[in-house]
Amino acid sequence: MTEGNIRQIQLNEYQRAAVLDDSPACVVNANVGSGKTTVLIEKILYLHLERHVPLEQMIVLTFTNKAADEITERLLRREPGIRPEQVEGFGTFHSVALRLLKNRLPVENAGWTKEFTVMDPDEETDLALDIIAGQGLKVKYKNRLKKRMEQEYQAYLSGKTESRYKDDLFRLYPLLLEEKKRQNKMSFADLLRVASELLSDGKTEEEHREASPESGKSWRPAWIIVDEVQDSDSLQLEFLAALRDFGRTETPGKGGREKPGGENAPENHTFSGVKLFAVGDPNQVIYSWRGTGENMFFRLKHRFAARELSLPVNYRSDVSILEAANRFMQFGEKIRGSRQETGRIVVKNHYDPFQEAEYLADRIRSLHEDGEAYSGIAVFYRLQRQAEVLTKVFERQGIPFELSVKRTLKDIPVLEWLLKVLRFSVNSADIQSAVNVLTDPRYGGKCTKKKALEIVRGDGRNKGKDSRETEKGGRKESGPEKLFRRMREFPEYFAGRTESPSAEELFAYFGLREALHPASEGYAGDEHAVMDFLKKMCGVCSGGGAAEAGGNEARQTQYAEQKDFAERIREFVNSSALYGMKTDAGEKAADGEDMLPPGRGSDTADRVKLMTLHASKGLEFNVVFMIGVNQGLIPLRCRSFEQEEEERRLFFVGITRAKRTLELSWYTNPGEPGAFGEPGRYLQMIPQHLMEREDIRSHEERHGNLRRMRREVQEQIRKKRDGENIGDAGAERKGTDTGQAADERKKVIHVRHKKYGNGVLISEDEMNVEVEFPGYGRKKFLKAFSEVEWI
DNA sequence: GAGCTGTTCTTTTTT
DNA sequence: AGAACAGCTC
Repeated sequence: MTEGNIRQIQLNEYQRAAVLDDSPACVVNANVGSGKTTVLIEKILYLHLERHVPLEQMIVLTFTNKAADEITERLLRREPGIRPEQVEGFGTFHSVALRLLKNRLPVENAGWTKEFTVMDPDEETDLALDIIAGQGLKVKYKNRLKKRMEQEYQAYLSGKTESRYKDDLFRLYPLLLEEKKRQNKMSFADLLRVASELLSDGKTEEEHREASPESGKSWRPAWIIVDEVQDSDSLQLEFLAALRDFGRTETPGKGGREKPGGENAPENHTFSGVKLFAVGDPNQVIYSWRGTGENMFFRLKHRFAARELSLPVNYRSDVSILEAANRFMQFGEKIRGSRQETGRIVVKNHYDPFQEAEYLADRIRSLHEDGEAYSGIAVFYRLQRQAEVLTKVFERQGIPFELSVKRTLKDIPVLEWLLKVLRFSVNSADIQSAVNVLTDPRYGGKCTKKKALEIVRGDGRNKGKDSRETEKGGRKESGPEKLFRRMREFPEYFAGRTESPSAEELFAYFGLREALHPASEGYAGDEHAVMDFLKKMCGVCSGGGAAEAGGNEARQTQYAEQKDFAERIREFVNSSALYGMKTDAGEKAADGEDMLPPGRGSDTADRVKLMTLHASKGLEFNVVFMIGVNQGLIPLRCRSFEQEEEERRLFFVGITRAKRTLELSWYTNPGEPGAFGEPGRYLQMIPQHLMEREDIRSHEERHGNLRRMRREVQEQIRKKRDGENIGDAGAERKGTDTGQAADERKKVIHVRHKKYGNGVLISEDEMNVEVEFPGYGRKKFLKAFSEVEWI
């Protein structure tokens, strides 16, 4: 039976070993394209169907929402009968931690109440700035505070006493924490940290249940399953450890807990602990600059004394691509291929990004004419800004493309403001949001900070009583005061209502017409965006049949329980902080039409994908163009050995996205600061026999139009430059030229610079070039940055 | 707070 | 290299 099931889905021997493994802890070192997610899904199904481990007793953790969605989707495809409440333990680290804190853990013991909300990182940064100002702390690089707070948090937690900049940052952390407790909200990091702390506070599950009676039935996991472990950080590792060890303080001889589900009791009762199964690829660590220290894959293996298995067989790419990729592997066995086809690896040299974009447009068009779908083609680059030339040229040439940049609620100011209105409405301790709502320069009361604080504090003094009286007689209530009162009374006003009010009712309740300033220029658009948002929100938060609003049914049905409206809004606000409300609608969507979780359709559109190398992780394409493989760009100029290693893994990730065709290119004239006009070192690391090299000369001879194009571009540049320095150039150039020729009669090297025009090379070493320009004199350039071009 | 000198970073991005 | 900031002086 077991064998039969496994064969049915055609696992190879390695995959099967991973699925069947029953060690207390196991890490699977999964090569690129080796069916990592398939193994994960089959493992879950195997445990569920064959070993009778209830899904409710599995915690399945991913790093991103995208991965979480993929797992639930694939699981549902295999087993359509699975109900959302069975997969409550499935999700990102943060969303699972949030669920535990809300439903299972005595969060009161840590200083919050069950009604806490989740902060987004910008909100936390703003709060930190308030505290710095209020307490007179000395903190450096305030404009980079968000980055600093995240990067140095690990160091702070690990007990270091002072920040690397020797400022008050480490004094800020505890003050910030106190303020967050006061305002009853948690940052992303808090979710993991507090959950871990509460899980390992030495109390048993029963004691937790007593402290928090609503926690309901037993939820202690039998299995913890983790995807992409290599991407996790120290906090996540601690969370895993805390989850696994939770409740271990129970006396072993106690005869075990009652097993929910009687005959469905797991077979593994001989082993008292929780089992851990994690998959990942140490060769694909590309986010360590975010503060992940050592390679987490091995740290996890060591920490849990895990058995290591591997998945060496790649099912994605043709042999030549894999042979090249093997040169960039840093850990583990070589990738083994599964196909016979020899794909193409082409290396091209282009004059500059513009010329290349023109070439790519032509090339992509002809690929499409030969039957390749646009969606099977991708262009990868190192820096976001490199996409600009591509989008311009592709637009003009009519190549359908999709730029992978995520839009969030924050891109629409009125919705960002509205979310703060909701935040305070469902969490009356959240003073920060209330003040922000009242002081926004565009919406609401447009109060000064002082005035806003008065309103917010004033309310605290005369709780309830006063405000209601003002409504009837006495002093007339001001706009901001009314808005504030409406927010504060929100939970009370909607108390006991389980059905969602209509968007119109909410709009009227908050007095949004007035708050959005109907006389303002953008009012119509703002109102539209707000109504659209409220409609979608009410749809998600309504009592029954919640799953309409598109995307993420499993996530949304959690609102279907009997909870009152305010509580559902709180959940909505929290999940929007964690899950984001991205639109993946690329170019347009300014009208808010595409707000809220991705609708179907845009994924399936036949368009070429343009993205950074980082964004390409986890994806695959028939044809991959990796552009700008220049020294100093790919790899990017590195300061440390670790950084260099990571650039190499990034290149590895990029080339292994290609199934059949991989084309790498470098520019003679990269036009990016820091990039040299020479091929990136990685091109030399690929075995020569795998590559078809085409340099610019042979290429241009075959395509006269590109040659013409290039000449046109150069012409444009020259004209522009000549227009800038009329007069002096001509007369002086001659004199300097002859003088120079006398000094170095053997060879005069002419160069050209964007700003200074033509000049003569004086000297050159590894790092610098010195050039004499007529009319400007001698200039020195660092090779890494100069835009000097040899002519 | 203008003006100086010295220092640090420049990129990638998820929750 | 050049931007952006920190910290100093007057």
